[in-house]
Amino acid sequence: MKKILDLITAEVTKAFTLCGYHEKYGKVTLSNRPDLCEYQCNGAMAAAKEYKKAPFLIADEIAAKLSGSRMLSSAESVKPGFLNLKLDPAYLADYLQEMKRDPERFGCEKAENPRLIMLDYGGPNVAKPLHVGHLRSAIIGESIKRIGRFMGHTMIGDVHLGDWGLQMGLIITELKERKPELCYFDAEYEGEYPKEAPFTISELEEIYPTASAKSKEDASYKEAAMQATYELQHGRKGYQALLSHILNVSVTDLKRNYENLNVSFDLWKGESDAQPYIPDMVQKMKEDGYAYISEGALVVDVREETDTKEIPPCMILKSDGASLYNTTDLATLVWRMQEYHPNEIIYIVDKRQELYFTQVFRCAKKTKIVGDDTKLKFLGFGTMNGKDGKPFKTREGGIMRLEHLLSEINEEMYRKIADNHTMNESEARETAKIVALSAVKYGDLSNQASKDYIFDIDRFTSFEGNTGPYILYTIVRIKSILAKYQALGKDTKAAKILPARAESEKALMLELTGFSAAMETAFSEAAPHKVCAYLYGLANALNHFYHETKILAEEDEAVQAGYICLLELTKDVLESCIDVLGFSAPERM
RNA sequence: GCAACCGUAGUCUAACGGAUAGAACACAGGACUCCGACUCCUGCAAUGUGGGUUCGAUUCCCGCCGGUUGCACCA
Repeated sequence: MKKILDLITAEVTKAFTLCGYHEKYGKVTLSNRPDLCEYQCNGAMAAAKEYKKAPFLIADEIAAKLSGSRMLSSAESVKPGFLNLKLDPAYLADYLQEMKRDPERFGCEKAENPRLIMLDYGGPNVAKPLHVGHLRSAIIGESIKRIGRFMGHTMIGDVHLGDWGLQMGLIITELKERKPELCYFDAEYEGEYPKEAPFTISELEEIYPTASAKSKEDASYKEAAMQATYELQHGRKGYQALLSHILNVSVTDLKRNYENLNVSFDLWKGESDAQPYIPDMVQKMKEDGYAYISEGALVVDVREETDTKEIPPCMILKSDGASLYNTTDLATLVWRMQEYHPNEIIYIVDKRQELYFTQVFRCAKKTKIVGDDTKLKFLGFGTMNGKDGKPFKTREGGIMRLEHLLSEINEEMYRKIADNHTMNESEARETAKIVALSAVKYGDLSNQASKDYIFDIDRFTSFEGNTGPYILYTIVRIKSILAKYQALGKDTKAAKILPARAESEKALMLELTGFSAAMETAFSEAAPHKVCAYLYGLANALNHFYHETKILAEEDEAVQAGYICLLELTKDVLESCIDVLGFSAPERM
């Protein structure tokens, strides 16, 4: 089903061509003066130049040509040359009825050319608890994944675990200090390794920071960790067995945490999965003449003539021959291309890594790891700051664990819900969890991803203003009315949406027509905040309408059924929007 | 030092080069015999600064001021 703006644009364009002007001037946009009109066309002003004619004369002609339109109830030419348009209420009602016939997509068409898009979440490290720094990539990535799927694309999310490098050596070293008798440390050991991991997740979470601290103070400890890392990476069996234990324990815990966020990944690949691809990749880079030795390290030049700053070469191997982050990311691209050959890969990572990814992308393109038909996109997000405007910390100044943050918000939400309503304990807990998630996610996603933002629990959990809970409240309120209507023994099977009589009703209807456009731009700009903006506008329009209209008390059955149809559509659209944002609404709250 | 990003009401945030810069919170008023008033309405209040391009600039270009971040063997 065509978007309303396209339909109106077609109508206005027709008028332009009939009057002898170029079709490019017929573009219609949403009005930025809602007090004057619903839609506007500024083409007459642009055309004035080409046709050497006063803009208002052109606008007058077009307005006259549009006067008989079934689609528009009014088209008037104003001052310098604006064309102000209003949609015909009957046409609008028909359009909405059409949307309602499609309760999954509301007429939003899927992409003509579906693409295969992979998402890289820049991965959490295994053996380290998730902290607030991981929140944004998870939330934003999940939403972009959902928006993409809604638009008909194939989206594959890869968590891209940090499971390689010195941190693993540190853990092994510390474990060896504590339990030297374990068979994993016996180089001569030939038997099977135990299936059960020799540690629990909470031990693991404690081991890493301990080891990390020790290595900073004790040079020989660090030496041992580096040695262990080297041996692990060069095939020492006992260490590899330990690695898989660490992975298992860690991933289980990570999955549980991500589930609480309603975030999931299709692939649980890690840096270690890329390692087998490194030797051939490096070999090929050398053979093809891209890689050379500079200051002892193997690098690939990635400068371009248009650069305004110095872009350092992309380092492939350190001077000691070891691989590093770049190597792993490039090798990851090798297997992604081999196995999936995606049209696009989007990296959802901290924006501070922009320069780094510029290097990697250029290197991947230059060395033909990634061909011209695959787009590499860097989607950098800003820092989540506390109320003081500085990076979010616990009250003690430490790094806030994600779990703690969530439970703090759950508590806050529970308090609010339990205060106001007579719900039993378990329902209140369950509801609090749902609403709390909306608070966190909406609070994050309503900002442009690339900007830093202030994480303010009080504001995000408020039921007033531009917040998740406000959106949910609106949905719950509609549900309540619909339930009451049904309880009266009525239904809307034979009913349809009627032309609006009141301003607030028409405003709501117009808002509803914007659904497809909102989804499309949110996808093309990878901007979930556009969905939030649409959602908030729609919720506001609904509340305004609701406030002025008595629905259950309406005596005219057909009119009442029409209202109910409109509410049903609004509720479905609202719920589709929060679904792509990655949260849901409770039955009551 | 070089470079990138950012700078919008007291706070937080939006705006393909278009009309009177749009919301939210806070603040000051107002609206419930009514479907959930956790709602709705009214008001106050902003583009860091100086130039340029344009019929028209928050938006594009240049200078300055302020903030954040990044500049090869960490990830």
